[in-house]
Amino acid sequence: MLEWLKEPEIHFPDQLQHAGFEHGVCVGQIQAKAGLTQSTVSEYLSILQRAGFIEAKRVGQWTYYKRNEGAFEALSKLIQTNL
Amino acid sequence: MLEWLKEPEIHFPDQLQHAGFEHGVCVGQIQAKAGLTQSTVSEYLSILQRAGFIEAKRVGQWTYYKRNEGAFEALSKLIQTNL
DNA sequence: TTGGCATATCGGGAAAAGTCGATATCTTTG
DNA sequence: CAAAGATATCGACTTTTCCCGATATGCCAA
Repeated sequence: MLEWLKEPEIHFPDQLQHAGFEHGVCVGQIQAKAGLTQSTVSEYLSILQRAGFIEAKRVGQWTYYKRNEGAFEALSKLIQTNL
Repeated sequence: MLEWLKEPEIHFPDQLQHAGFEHGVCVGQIQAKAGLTQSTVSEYLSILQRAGFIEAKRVGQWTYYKRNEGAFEALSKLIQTNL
């Protein structure tokens, strides 16, 4: 999922017709591609959010998730220096 | 354990009297400090080895483990570029 | 305000990981 | 080669993680 969110226009072409990618990709799109249930995907995304790897933006009835690139940079640096 | 192995002379002063740290730290030293059973520590170390994070060197009846810094560098870069 | 759609939360069952004791293997020493 | 010490492997049990269906919540449109 994290890799998918790196290039939304490539992995979620369906969403382009409805909304842009400014706020990220909505849960339904990710769920469809993941082939897991709605509840599983929702929970997974919320875990990634709490961990800081993605950010959520509620717009109407949809929740859009997008990557927080800073977190990946920080993790990379953490491994370099602390591990 | 990975952090301990970064500075063996600090975290495993006992071993200095018997052997150096050229080949790393032996299982018994790590086990004593970890407070887990011998079998658990041995299995854990072998997993880390298979994953490439540490290297094993058998010397007599002892097996010494030391960090493979390249693996950490590679992981850090992998997160930077692929994730 | 009610019905429908998108998402979130909850509780439970299945799968995986962690940990242990017992035992096997390997190595050195007598 | 037998005994003893260090490490590795095995089987079982416990804990954690994964994933689901059911249900709750939030939002929009009629």
